[in-house]
Amino acid sequence: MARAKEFDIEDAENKALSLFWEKGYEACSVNDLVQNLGLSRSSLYDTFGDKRQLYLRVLDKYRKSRLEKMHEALRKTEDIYSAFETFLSESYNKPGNNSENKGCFMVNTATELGFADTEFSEIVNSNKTEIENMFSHFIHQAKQSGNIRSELSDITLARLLYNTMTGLRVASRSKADSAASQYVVKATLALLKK
Amino acid sequence: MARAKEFDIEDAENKALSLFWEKGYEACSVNDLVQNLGLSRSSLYDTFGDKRQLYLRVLDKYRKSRLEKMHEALRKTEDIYSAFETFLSESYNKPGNNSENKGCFMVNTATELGFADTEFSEIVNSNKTEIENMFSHFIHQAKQSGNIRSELSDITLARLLYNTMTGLRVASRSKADSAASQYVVKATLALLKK
DNA sequence: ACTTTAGCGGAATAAGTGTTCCGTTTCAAA
DNA sequence: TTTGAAACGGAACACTTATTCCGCTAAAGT
Repeated sequence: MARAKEFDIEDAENKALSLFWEKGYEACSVNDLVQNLGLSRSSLYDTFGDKRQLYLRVLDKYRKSRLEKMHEALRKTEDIYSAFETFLSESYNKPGNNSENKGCFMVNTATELGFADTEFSEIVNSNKTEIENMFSHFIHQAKQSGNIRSELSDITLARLLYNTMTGLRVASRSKADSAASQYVVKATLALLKK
Repeated sequence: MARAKEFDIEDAENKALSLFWEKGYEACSVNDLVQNLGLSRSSLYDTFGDKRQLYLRVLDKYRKSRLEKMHEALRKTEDIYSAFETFLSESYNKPGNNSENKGCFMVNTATELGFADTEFSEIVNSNKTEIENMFSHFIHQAKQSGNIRSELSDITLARLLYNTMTGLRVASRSKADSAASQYVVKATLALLKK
């Protein structure tokens, strides 16, 4: 039919995600994108529509990837306690890991765009309930096999965990002391364990 | 000496705070400010320096006001349990309260500006430790008078509460279901109580 | 080989950005 | 009443913004 693209779409998406994640929506200009994705301005608009559509696209990609990873981890492990330990620990800067922690792209989207733009708030909220329900499901299973405290309902524990993760991700975005976050993780896990 | 200002500085600051809070730093233009603060462009620059300085100024105002309110509430009340109940409840959209909840200006600042700009990350983090230490102090007192659980250290409980509040404030920013947040608050308070 | 389709490079556009500058106006001190 | 200092209104500035458009190029189907 026609000429082949000179760039790899998925590669460009990943670079766009990385850039939006670092800078946020408003602070990331189309120029920034063009210079970093390895494609021309016209190709960007031809392929992705406009800046907003590109953002929505990579946000969805991020959402799916995150969700799938967590689901897999929960499905694979025998005790979900250790899976939650991983999730919580990944939510903040690890001590030895001096690399920049960009926080959570979904949290950043929630605070920047979730207030004025209902399309974004709907994405953020449906993601929230989806993850909470997933957590709840696995907590329910784990309660029966025995090592999860059962005074609190499945969904309440799930929401508690999700909310704790959100808090940690805000902290990591602004380079908070990771030792403090570590204590929060420890205490939250203690709360979870029977 | 000279001509008197035709606008009230504090009034202008409050309006600027409100605007930055709603829109964020990047999405709030100087035009937006001029049109809403009730002063001319030149007066804005004469009085506040530039956009960034104005933002820093109202952020500091917000910080101080928040801190003082919480400190006063903790000082006044006999059982700090109810004070924390108030703090947590104020962190999310109340069911009957259909007004727009703008979230937390400090949280929004953390996620938008705390990653790329160290001046902002320092403000956010010093605010964090200041509040955590304040919480810790009053938790220590309350433990002795008796109605706070004491397996977890003062500072850990303080950090847990702060982190929970942060999570709730992200959720409220994007209009999350307030019922879900309510359960998080209940569970957190139950954790706190002896 | 020619036509068709789509990708590309880059100029062009039109509006918006933060900031400065200047002439005028107000008002208190001299 | 004159002088000096600051506030104001609004034009001006230099630059960036997101988006569009067009002429050229590459490659597959006829």
